[in-house]
Amino acid sequence: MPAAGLTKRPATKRRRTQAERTATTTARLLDATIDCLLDVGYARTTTTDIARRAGVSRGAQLHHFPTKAELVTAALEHLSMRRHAEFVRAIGKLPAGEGRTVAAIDLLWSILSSGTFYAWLELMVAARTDAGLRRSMAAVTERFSQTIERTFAELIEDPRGPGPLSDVAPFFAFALLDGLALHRIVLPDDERSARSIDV
Amino acid sequence: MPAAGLTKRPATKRRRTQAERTATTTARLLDATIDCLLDVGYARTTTTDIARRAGVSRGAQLHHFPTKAELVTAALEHLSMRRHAEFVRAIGKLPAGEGRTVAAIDLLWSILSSGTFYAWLELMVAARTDAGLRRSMAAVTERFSQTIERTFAELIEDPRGPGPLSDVAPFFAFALLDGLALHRIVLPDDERSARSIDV
DNA sequence: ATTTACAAACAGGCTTGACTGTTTTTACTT
DNA sequence: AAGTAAAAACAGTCAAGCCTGTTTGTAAAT
Repeated sequence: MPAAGLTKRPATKRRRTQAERTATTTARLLDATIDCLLDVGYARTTTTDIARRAGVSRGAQLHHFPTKAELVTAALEHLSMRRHAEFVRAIGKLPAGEGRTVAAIDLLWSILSSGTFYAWLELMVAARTDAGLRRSMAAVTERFSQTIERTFAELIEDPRGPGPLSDVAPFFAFALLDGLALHRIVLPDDERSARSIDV
Repeated sequence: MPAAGLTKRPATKRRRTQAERTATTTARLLDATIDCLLDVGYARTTTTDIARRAGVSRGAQLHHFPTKAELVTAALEHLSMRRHAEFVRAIGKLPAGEGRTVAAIDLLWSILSSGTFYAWLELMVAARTDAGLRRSMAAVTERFSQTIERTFAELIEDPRGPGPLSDVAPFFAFALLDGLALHRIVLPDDERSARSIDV
C-alpha cells in the first residue's frame, strides 16, 4: 500500500476522487432540473437546457442519467430531500409557547409557497399521465407526508387527546394549503384570511 | 335571388351552412383538445394529435386556430363552459331539505373529481410559466368562481346571517377540495372523512 | 364573384439519445 | 512501490423523429 497521503490527496494537485466528481456533477444536474421545472415548467423542460444550465456537457449528463425519465425521477428524490430539509430547518425556529399550532401552520404555508412546492406540482401533474413517474411520486410523497405528519403529531397533542379527527387533521391541512397554493397561481395574495381558520 | 327554400335547405342534399360547419369543426377540435389534455397531459399534447383525434384535417385546424396558443385559449373557454354546465345541471338535483350545504359540498366534490378538473389543472400549471395563458386563465377562473360563489351564497344563507366568515367560506371550500383532488393523483381514495368537515 | 372551409405537403427548428473519442481515477499485478 | 489494465467520468457531434406553422391548392357557401 502506498502512502495514504499520496493516493488520497496529493496536496498540491488536489485530485478529486470519483465519488466526489460524481456527487458534484449529479448534484448540479439535479439542481438544474429543478430550476428548469420552476422556470419554464415541465412541458418545456429539455435535457439540453438542463445540461446547459448545469454547466455540464451532454456526454456527462447522458453518462449519469441515460434517459430523461431517470433524470426526472432522480430530481424528484432530490426535491423531496430539499423540501424535507426546509421543513426540518424551519421546525427548529418554532416558538415553544402555546400558539405553536398556528405557527406550525404558518410555517407549512411559507414552505408550500416557496419554489419547491411548484416544482413538486409540476411533477405531480406530469405523474398523472405517466405511470412510471406516478409510482415514484407516490412513494416519495408518501414518505414525505408521513415524516411531516409524525412531526406534527408529536408537536401537537395538547387538546383533549387523540380524537377521531386528529389523524385526518394533518391531511386536511395539507390539502387545504396545497389548494390555496394552487389558486395563488392566478390570484394575487388576497383572502389569506382563510388561512387563519385551522384545525 | 333564387327560391329561399333552395338556398337555405335543398331538402334532398342537406348542405350545411357555413356557421354550422364552423361550429361542428371547432367543437370537435376543442373537445379533442380537452381529451388530449386528460389523456397525455399538457406536455405531450400536440396540435397534430389533436387534429387526428378530432378527425379534422390539419389545414382545417390551422384555419380555425392559427396558432397553438389560440387553440388552447379557446379550449379553456370551452372547458369553463363544460364545468359550469356540469355544475348547473347537478344543482337541479339538489334536495331542497336542510342538509343542502353538505349535499352541495358533495356535489362540488363529485364535479372536481371528474375529468374536467384535471384538464383545468393541466392548464393551470401550464399557465404558471406562460404569461399569456395565465391572463386568460385568471379571467376565466375568476368568472367561473364568481358564478359558483354566487350560486352558493343564495343557496346557503340559513345560518346566522352573513358573518365575517361567510365570504371566505366558498373560497376556503374550493381550495380544500382542489387540494384533495390534487392529492388523489397519487393516493387512492381514502381519508374521505376529511370531506365531511366543512363550513 | 368573393369569401370561407377544408386538404395536404413541406420546411425549419428543436429534442432525444446514440456514437466516437479523451481524460481521470481505481484495481490489479508483480 | 510502481506500473499497467480496466473502468468510470467527461466532451462533443450527429442522425432520426417530431412539432409547429407556412404555403399552395380545392371545394363549398354567400
